[in-house]
Amino acid sequence: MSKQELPVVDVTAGACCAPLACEPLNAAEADELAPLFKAIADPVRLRLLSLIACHEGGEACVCDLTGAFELTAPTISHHLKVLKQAGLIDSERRGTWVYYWINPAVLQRLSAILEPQQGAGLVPA
Amino acid sequence: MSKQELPVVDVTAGACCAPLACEPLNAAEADELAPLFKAIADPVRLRLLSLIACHEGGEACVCDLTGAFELTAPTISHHLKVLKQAGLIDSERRGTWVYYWINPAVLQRLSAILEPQQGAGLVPA
DNA sequence: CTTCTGCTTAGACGAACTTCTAATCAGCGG
DNA sequence: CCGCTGATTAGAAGTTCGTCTAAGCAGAAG
Repeated sequence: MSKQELPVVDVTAGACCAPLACEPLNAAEADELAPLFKAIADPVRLRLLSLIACHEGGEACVCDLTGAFELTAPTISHHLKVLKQAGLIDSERRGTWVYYWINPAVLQRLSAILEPQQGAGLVPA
Repeated sequence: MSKQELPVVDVTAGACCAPLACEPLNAAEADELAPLFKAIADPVRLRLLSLIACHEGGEACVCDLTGAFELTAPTISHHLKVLKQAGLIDSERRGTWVYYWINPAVLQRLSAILEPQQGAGLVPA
């Protein structure tokens, strides 16, 4: 990836602390979180995420994924790029094939934000 | 709301069961879930959700919300409509003002889907 | 080196989204 | 009834998004 055009999201930023006990989200936090949710807010990307997560070994080759959709390879590649730039997945080339795997920490963070549980999420309790 | 134009999401559908132990999401499930995530995948709507959830009494008047943004009232109204049609919030008019409150069940469902925990989410464990 | 396969990048196009202004509806008070 | 305030609807403008085709890069094999 020689040319970096899409914004790079710092996945680790703010990932440590349980977000917003119940001070409402400020604009900066919302601006940081929204792109993460946007990345999973697509049927194809949701399924890709699921396919990768559920694949044996916890990782999947692109060739394992394209067959599940009636979409062209470039389109799948595009969606994988979106997920990767959001920090939700990571990838590595091994010889001929490129493998993708989930970054559970980011998913966990998003999950915790939506959890209606004391001190841990968007909703009081 | 005399004219119903935007699609109505059946919030209760599939809300009972822990989603997809680890059979990957099928297309129909993904098509149903993606609009919910899309509804929260916006900085303004994330903050609206948070503001409503954290407001005393668990509900907020529109007039409590508009002040937090540098956006016009119709824009806020639009975002509230999106959240409402996704089933994330509900509302009621009481005299002059309209009050909004969170539907925690839907948020909980989304949270559970992202949870990397056995048998409950997108990610194995 | 050449060719083949796997995957990504580049660019284009139509659909969807966010925001605005202007207009409308709903309730309250003179 | 009339005007005022709170909130929504309608329609338009600009931007972003999802998908495609065509082209390019990376590794393996002849």
